[in-house]
This record gives sequence, structure tokens and C-alpha cells, in this order.
Amino acid sequence: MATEIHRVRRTPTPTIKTLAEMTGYSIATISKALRESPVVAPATRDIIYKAAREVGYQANARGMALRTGKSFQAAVLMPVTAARDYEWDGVEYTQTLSGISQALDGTDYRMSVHVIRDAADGAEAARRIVDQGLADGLIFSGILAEDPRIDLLVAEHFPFVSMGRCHKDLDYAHVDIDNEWAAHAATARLIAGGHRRIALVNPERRLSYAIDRIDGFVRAFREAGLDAPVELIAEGDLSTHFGRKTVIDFLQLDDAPTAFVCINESTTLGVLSGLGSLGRQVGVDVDVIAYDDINVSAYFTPPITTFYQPIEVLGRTLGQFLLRRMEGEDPGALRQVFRPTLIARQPDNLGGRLSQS
Amino acid sequence: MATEIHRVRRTPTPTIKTLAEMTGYSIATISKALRESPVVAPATRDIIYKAAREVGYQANARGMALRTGKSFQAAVLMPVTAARDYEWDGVEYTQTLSGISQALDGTDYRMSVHVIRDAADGAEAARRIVDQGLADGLIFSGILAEDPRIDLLVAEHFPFVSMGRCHKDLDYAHVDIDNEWAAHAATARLIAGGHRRIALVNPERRLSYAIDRIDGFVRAFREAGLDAPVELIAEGDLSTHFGRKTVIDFLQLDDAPTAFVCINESTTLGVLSGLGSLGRQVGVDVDVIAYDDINVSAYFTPPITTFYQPIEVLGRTLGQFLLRRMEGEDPGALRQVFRPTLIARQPDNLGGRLSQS
DNA sequence: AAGGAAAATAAAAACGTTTTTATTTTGGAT
DNA sequence: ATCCAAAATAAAAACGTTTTTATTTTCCTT
Repeated sequence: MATEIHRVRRTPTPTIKTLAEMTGYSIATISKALRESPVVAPATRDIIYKAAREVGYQANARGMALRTGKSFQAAVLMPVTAARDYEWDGVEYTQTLSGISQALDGTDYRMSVHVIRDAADGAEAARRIVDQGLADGLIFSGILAEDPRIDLLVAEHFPFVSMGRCHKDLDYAHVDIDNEWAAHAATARLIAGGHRRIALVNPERRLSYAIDRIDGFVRAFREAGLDAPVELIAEGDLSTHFGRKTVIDFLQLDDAPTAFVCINESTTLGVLSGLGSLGRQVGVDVDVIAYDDINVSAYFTPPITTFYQPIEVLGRTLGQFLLRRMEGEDPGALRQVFRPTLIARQPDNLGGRLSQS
Repeated sequence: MATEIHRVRRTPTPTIKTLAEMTGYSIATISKALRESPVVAPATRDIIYKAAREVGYQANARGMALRTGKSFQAAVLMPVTAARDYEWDGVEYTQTLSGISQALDGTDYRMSVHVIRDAADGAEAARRIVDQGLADGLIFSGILAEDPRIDLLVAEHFPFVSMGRCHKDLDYAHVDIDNEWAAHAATARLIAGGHRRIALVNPERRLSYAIDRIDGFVRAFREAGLDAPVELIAEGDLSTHFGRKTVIDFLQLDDAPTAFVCINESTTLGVLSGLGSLGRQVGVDVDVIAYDDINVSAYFTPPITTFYQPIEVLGRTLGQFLLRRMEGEDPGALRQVFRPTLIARQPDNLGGRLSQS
């Protein structure tokens, strides 16, 4: 909105008609003046501005939305599961929303959030947003290998940016992490430290990035001339509970893992909790490498080695890309894949108790 | 929206005019039929339903919003600070939004989120929401002792529910925690365990609940016939970093605290991190009592005693109250103050190293 | 068949703003 | 003073839906 008139006291909500009565100009002239159209004389514009300030006029979003065909909303699908004990559910979402919101600051756009509970819910929400004109663009994450939302939105030419990539060869705006690389790098570090029994704490395989992380895990072993211990790939709901249960289950195995590669802070906290309960020590009995959206592993005891990509940065990029997409920019130019930064806090070899390879 | 017609394939977005052309009925009749008005004959209604289904008609939200004067949005102000190292910023917000969203499920309302960075930002956002018809109701937290948002919205008779209470005697819908009671209970437990040097890790005093928690802290000491160690009340931004810094600073004092009462999981994690760095043990050198929105203290090592109130429940209540407020219900009937549940995981007396009183 | 009332449907208006089209005003040239 | 073009402003239309008012249809009674 080009005009943000400072609010002063007023009684009923003023409309353009109110200003027309005050100034004697037509509603068309007033609308153009407030939009800073060059066809309105400067003296006329000043009179109109003054009147608007006097009554604290604010353009009504509903009238604008209907006339312009734009809701001026960027919708975000925020996943929340119904899983019990999923306390850390979507914890990084606040930072994601913050980043998106930063990108929208100073523009005409506001952010709306649609909570979704599963993949079908997400597809339905996307459909509804398009059909009912609820927003002018859409951002969503938790991308499936075959994601119906992407199919729908590409077909409708509806502006969107996905956080992650599906496994179809489609042209759409996206922001992603190089998950294959991150899992590879974490696993390779542990192999170099001497580990052979490495567990991968991973999301469910229907999610695109779960597959990517498995690929990176397996590649690290292959490049070291080793067989990947695929029975040590745990798939779950990413909760702290899942992380804790995984470590407790796996450490009961005869050939128990000596290291864990975790997908997020939540599962990392669960792994630490399980180790604490079993009287095991990070860096002594087991090594752990985390992945951080919000750099919280620095505060674990002991501080944990992690691959860190601030998710707020991703959020900001998502927001920027969406604004450009809604302006009509080609989706092919709106793609970025980030590599997280390694923050080494542990030596990856049980403090020297493992021979390095 | 009374009618959710199942989507089938279609080309341009169908409007009521599309259906009028298909059926021969007027747009007024079609609108009434889809709204299930009793003045439309059943046979007519069935014809219209069939046509709508056939083209996947969905009412356009913009047209509805303008005509009805309702945006069908419940706005939430979500606070995000610009503080460096505030990784856990708003972590409980995802659960709050989830709760609110649950309350809105199955209703006509959608949730929009407005990120705010400080109190002035929040007041401005509230003003804008009212003035521009951006939402039909508002939810916000982080209530100041004197909160301009509450003043404004009460004066405008705009529907809202606050998460927390200001210190003015105004009549408005709210959901809150009994923070005075929770701080009192936590402090009293530690006093009963023999602690006298107790630190309160607290938010800034301009926030209403910060004052409440200080009151509870002081009352516990007074009731034990003791002077409260007010120099051990730390005020900060609630970050993990603040919690860590507080414990490191306070443990350097000559008369260092032997116990900490923390305001949230974030500061608790920071306190644990600081203790880890100083080689101190929870339950041996220092006792810690947390406050949990998302029950994550169970996963800390060792598991921490906490007062737990699932914030998703608060969120749901916020959502329910707002719906009722928007229906015109009296704000006096829409108030609830929750007492968190104690989950004892530590004995509060340094494992017996303190004499009980 | 005529009359009256209720049911059903259509026409008109409304919501607030922007954009398109039409008209008026202004300024400059002759 | 007249004419023309550009600038400025007003009138009309548009956006999609709902609600109010007007009209038509249906049904029942006499």
C-alpha cells in the first residue's frame, strides 16, 4: 500500500466516501491521489492527504482485495502432527515464520498460516487457498518424493515456493538444504574417526529429504569401501521421544552403534536423554553429530558437533522468492540449495578411543 | 461456510454467474441455495448443488469479505525479537498456533499471523488490523503491565483474547497462567528443601507476568519468615543464552545461589549448559526448577522438576474464547487462569545435602 | 374462475476500492 | 476570440457475494 496515513482520533471507520464529502472531490480522484497516481494535480493531492490524515483514513483491505483480485496474503502451510509426546513439533517453524515475515516487511503482503496435520490435509489446504482466493502465494515444506501440492500449483500456475524438492522433474521455485551432502559429510567424518557402526536417525522415507539423507549416508560408506549398516537407519516422526527410543533400542543390539547422525535438534536431545538414562557419555561411549536449524546444540551438555544452517535465513529466502514469483518472475531463477556449516565441538572418535582410518 | 462442494476438474475459476448461466436461476437464488436458506425450494437447491459440484464452485473469499464485512480471519500477534543468539525465540509459539488452529478447525475462520518485534510494533499491528479490516478478531500475548493494545481494542469494542493479564482493571477476555502461584510454589518447595539462596530467572519487569512471578517469589520467603534475596532476581530476554549467562554470573558470587527457578525451557537449557561448563551437577551442587510449555524438561539430563501447563491447551482455549467473543459473547464470561501441574523429578534439597526446614 | 396468502424467485442494492471511459478544465498557439 | 491538445477530474463500471426489496408463481379457499 503506497499510503500509510498516520492515525488520528475518529468515530466511524472512514471510507473514501467520507473523504469525498470532506473535500468535494470524486471518489475516483481520491483513490488515485492516495495511490500517488501522476494524473492527479499536486495541490489536489495535498488537500486529499490532509483530509485523510485528519480522520485517520485507512484503505479497507476487503474492498481492495475484491477489486484488485489480490488478497495481499502470503500463505504458509505449517505442519503439526497429532503425535503424542511430540513436544518439539515444528519448533523451527517459529524461526521460519520469522524469516518469511522479515522478507515481507515493508511490502504490501501479510502472512497467513494454515496449520496442516498430514499430507492429505496439506493438499486440501493448497486446493482451498487457490480456489477461494485466500492468498496470492504459498510456501510449504515437508516435501514428499511425489508431492501433490507441487503438482497442483504448477498446473494452476499459482505462485509458490517450496522448502525442499520433490523427486519429479518439474520447474518450480524452491529453497532447500543439500541434505545428501550433509548426511554424507557427517557420516564420512565419523568413518574417518574410526566408526563403522553408525546409526542414522532419519525421517520417514516418503519425505524427499529422508531419501536424500540415506543416499548421503550410503555414499560415505561406499566411498570408504565399506558396507553401509542399513539396519541402523531409523525412520520416525522426528520427535525427542523418537530420538530417545532409537538410542535405547539400538544400544541393546549385540553389534550396537558407536555413533549417531541425527536429523534435528529434537532427536538429538532425545538421543542425549537416552544416553543419560543408560549411563553412557557423549564423546566417551558414543559420538553424536546433530543438524541444527536454530543452533541449540551449543547448549547441550556436552556441546554437540553439528551442521548448522539458520532456518531464519531459509525463511527469508523463501519470502523473497515468493514475492518475486508473485511479481511474475520465472521459477527457474528462484532456486537455492544451501549447504549447512560444520560446527565441530567433539572429535568424532570417542576422544581417541577409536583408531582413525 | 455452509457449503464445501467437492472439487472436480474445471477451467476458469467459476463464480455464481457461472452457475446462473448453467442453471437459469438468478445469482440471488443461487447464493441463498448454497447458504442453505429455507426460502429456496429443495428441488431448486439440488439443481444448484449439482451444478456447483460439476464445476467445483467455491465461494470467493474476497467477495464474501466485502459484502459481509467479515474477513473470517483470526489474527495472532506472534512476538519475535531481534536479539542475537535468541535461538529458542518463541519456541512455544508453534504449539500455541497449533492449539488456536485446532479451535478454529471446522469453523469458518482461518488464522493469520502477524510477526511483531516489540511493544510499539504490536500496538501498531493491532491498530492496522482494526483499521483495515484485516481480521475479525485478535489474539496476543506478552502482556505489559500497561498494555496499549488492550486499551485500544477495549475502546474499539474489537473482539480479542489476550494470553495474560495487564494490571489495569478492564473487562476483557483472557487466558492466563497463575504465574504468582507457580513462582510461589516453586520457591516454597526449594525453601522447604532447605535452600535460602534461590535465584529467579525472570522476564523483564515491564511484562505483567514478570511482576507476578516476583510477587510469588517474595511471598514464599515472607511466609517462611525469611528475607527474599532480591539481588538474585535476574531479568532478561528469556533466551538460552540469558539463562547460561545468569548461572555463570551468579555462581561467581561469594554468596552464590544453590537453586534456580526458571521461567521457561529455554532459560533452563541455558542454566544446564552453564552448569555443565562450570562442572557443576544438578541435584548435587545446584537444584533447578523449570516451567514447561512443551514438557521438554523430561528430556534434559538429568530430567528436571517442572511446573507444566501444555501451551497447546492454552492455545485451544484462546481460540475457543475468540470464536465466542466474535459471536458477541460478553468478555466477562471468557476468562480462565490455569495452574500448571508440578512434575517432580528431583528432590529439591541437593539430594539430601541440605537440611530440610 | 376469482381472490388471497404463502412460497419461491428475480431485481436491485449494497459492501469499498480501483480502473476504465467520459467529460471538463486549463494552457498554449494562432 | 477560437481551436486544439494535454491535464485534471468525474462518471461509470467492475470485482463476487450477500441481503433487501420487488415481483411472480403456487396453492388453497370460496
